[in-house]
Amino acid sequence: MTTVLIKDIGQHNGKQVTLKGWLYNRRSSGKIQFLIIRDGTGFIQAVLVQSEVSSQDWELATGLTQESSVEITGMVKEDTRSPLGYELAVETFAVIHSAEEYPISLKEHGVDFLLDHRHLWLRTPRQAAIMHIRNSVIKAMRDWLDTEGFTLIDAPILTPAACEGTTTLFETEYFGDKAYLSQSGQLYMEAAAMAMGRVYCFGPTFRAEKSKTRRHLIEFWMMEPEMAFVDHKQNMALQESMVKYVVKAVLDNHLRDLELLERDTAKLENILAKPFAKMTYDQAIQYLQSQGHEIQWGDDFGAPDETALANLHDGPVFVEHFPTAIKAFYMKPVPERPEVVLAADLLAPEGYGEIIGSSQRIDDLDLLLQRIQEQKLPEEAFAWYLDLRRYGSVPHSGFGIGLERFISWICGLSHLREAIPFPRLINRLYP
RNA sequence: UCCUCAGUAGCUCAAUGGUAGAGCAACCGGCUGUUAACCGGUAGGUUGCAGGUUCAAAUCCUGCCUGGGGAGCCA
Repeated sequence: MTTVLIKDIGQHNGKQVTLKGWLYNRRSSGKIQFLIIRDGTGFIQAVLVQSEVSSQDWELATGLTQESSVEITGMVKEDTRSPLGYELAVETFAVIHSAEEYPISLKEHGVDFLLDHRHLWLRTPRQAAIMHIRNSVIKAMRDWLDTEGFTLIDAPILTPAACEGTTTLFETEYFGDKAYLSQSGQLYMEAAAMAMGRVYCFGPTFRAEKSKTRRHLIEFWMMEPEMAFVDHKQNMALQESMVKYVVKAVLDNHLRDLELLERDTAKLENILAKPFAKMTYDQAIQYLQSQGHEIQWGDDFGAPDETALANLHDGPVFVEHFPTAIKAFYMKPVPERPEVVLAADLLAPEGYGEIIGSSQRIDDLDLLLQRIQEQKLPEEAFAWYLDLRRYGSVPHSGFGIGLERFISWICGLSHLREAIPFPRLINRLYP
């Protein structure tokens, strides 16, 4: 007798196996009972026929509560009536723990209730599908980076000062000093790129903004590659390659999960076939003005602007050459046009917003110093960063990809909170 | 911080000034192929909180609290 996983059940057709899992649902029809069992790898229907099990087991099953943990032994049978293709004909079973009345029924629930019960919500098929895809997205990104010669360099989470001096940071006490939770590992990656050539970090980032939209989390995961001797154009090409690699990996391995999420996979297939669209900030402003948007050259895009630009295309679109004034201090100006920078945002289609922010970095010491002074950033805090321009400075570029926005787009989610196991939102630090 | 919508049974929702109800979950019973099974029954309420108007308030008014959606900011 072997304990097997539901995802591998097809390999055991016609054989006796043991499953360990939880009761997702129970239906009965007098002398036959159907137990839907989940084990974290899948869901299977176990069939109990009264005349074929002991009366003791039959009674146990009759009183089984939702989410009780069980160990079931039976015969694997192919069955076309099952969505999985297989069922388990139960022979014996044991209750490991009889669950108390379970709060999450199989009917609809509101967002507030589900978020309060996130620790239990994760057990549902939809959330399990998203978490499996999240795992594959991370794995695919790292696989791609490995084959492209990147080295993982972990950036610190406690930092002495603002990385970019823009967003609101979480402040904490650090042995009498102040420290801040990281909003980006980029500056550290620039140091690492000068050491290892191609590097990336992957970890949580924190923004204390009082954002209250479906596109924002207080704590989210960001992957930030940084490459020495790579310019703005090569940077964009690498981003496109990575995004396509990851989307293809999910399509190859998660069709059933995407189907469960009711994702239109044709829209994902479609982006693999052709190059991503590109437009300049100038063109974007011109287009938005022609559509009646209240926006001037020099303004940053609002959410409705981004959506309008994304809707111009059926795939992701790069918007490049943003005004220097609205972008971070370290971005390199376009040589013949210093009022714009060698930066690009990648906007996901279908209104999912910016999933990548990228730029070529300033490699000239004097210009970088000037920018730090212009933006009134604390020069001392950036002394080590300026050092990178003193000892063998080279052209270099990098990008940051927001994991949850990427996942939300791939899965077709309506809110980022479903893309992370335990979302931190404004007013929500539990569970 | 601003705009907007909402808060009624464990959950999802009805009840628009006149006796607080349904479905699901729970509990009891029925059914040998159910797919959020179905059928019958039982139990379950300080209508977010405080005040006001009224013969009468879940319902109208004021304030507060909590949450949803959006804006700004960003990935």
